Amino acid sequence: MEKTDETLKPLIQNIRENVSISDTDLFIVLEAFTLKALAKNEILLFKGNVSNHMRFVSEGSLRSYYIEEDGEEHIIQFGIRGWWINDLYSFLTQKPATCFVQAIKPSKVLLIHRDQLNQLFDKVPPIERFFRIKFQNAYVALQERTLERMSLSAKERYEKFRKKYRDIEQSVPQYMIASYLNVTPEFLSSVRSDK
Amino acid sequence: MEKTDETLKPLIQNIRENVSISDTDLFIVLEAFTLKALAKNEILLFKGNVSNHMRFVSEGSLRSYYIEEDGEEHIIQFGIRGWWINDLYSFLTQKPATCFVQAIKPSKVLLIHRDQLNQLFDKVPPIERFFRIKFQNAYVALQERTLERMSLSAKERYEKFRKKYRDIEQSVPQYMIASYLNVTPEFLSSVRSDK
DNA sequence: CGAAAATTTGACATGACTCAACTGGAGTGG
DNA sequence: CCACTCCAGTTGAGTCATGTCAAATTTTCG
Repeated sequence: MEKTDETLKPLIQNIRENVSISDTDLFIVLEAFTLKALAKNEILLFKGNVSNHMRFVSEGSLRSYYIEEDGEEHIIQFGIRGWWINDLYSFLTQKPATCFVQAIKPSKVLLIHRDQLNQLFDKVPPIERFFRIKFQNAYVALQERTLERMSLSAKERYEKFRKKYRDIEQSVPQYMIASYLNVTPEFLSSVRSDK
Repeated sequence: MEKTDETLKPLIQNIRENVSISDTDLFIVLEAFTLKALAKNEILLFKGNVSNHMRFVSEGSLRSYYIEEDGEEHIIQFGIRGWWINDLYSFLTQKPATCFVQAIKPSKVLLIHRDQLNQLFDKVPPIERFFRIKFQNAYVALQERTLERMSLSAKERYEKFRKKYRDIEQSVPQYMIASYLNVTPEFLSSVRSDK
């Protein structure tokens, strides 16, 4: 599928929010991305494969999740318009992914291959900076979530989630939010009812 | 306090385990570190201050911990001989630390300032590589811990901890392990007894 | 409209917490 | 070197948050 101004817009915004970059450099950057359309439930990265791309959600919604031996799924991260989603561990270390990345709805994703990205780092310095910031943010978000899980009750976690991710709440089914918050769908439901 | 061969040894080993580096380069690197001796309970980084150093434990044991509004402490990480310990978030972003770093016993720590480190990155390329690996490992360890907390019971977490960190288990009091595992000291005690 | 999936509801079970009392070592000072 | 204190660790009773399972209800969507 061909990239359009519409699909590139959220990425441009995402970059310009974080670093300043000339129009010519930006153009070079955008050229390196390819657009991929995903059907609902399509899997973009399988556990066991190496993640070779950075992935930006231009439209739709995705999730990354981990499956235990007993078959239970735990959602690690959601990605909606304007978010990056990946198994960052696998991308950074080039080791097999520990989790899946999957479309929850029909979606459009912009991809860039590791090799292309490394070339960009040389050609366009602001981009190296941009991704360094992104990796830092991923680390910080993970730490924040770990601390929240340690200190907050299910109800508090849910309320925090609602405030923080209003737009995600509207884009994914409730049982997935339960999985993200690490509670059962039944319990989340009861938490919601006795406000 | 002056650096000695003895105090530098664990650091040298830690570096050489991860990257190959010439003796001359290694010498330059070691020169950039300073040694600090810590009394029991001495605090190395306060919440609210920016973390300006990377810290390597050459001897003793330390912890980093987070304090909630209600005063409860949560241990984020232990550091014993051969480990790095920091509020990495603060070091990377140069924003105020969200947690404390404190000596649990009398300890010796090797420090390097961010500015020195940046200079090293230019002078000694393997060192840039070394720290990139360290940052990646920190991310991976954090993710692993997050997943464990999602999927394992207190008992399973404890047993995993024992296997993985035999040497830490011997260096820190049990109630701190409870805090790290996110259970009460009483509960950890009962978990231990009914093997 | 009808079937499948998502959500809600309720009864019951359990892992983990709280609080209070007790035990046992490791200093410390007389 | 004893007596005292203090802190870590243990034990037990009672409670609460959250899970499990099964059934009823609502929503989604072909």
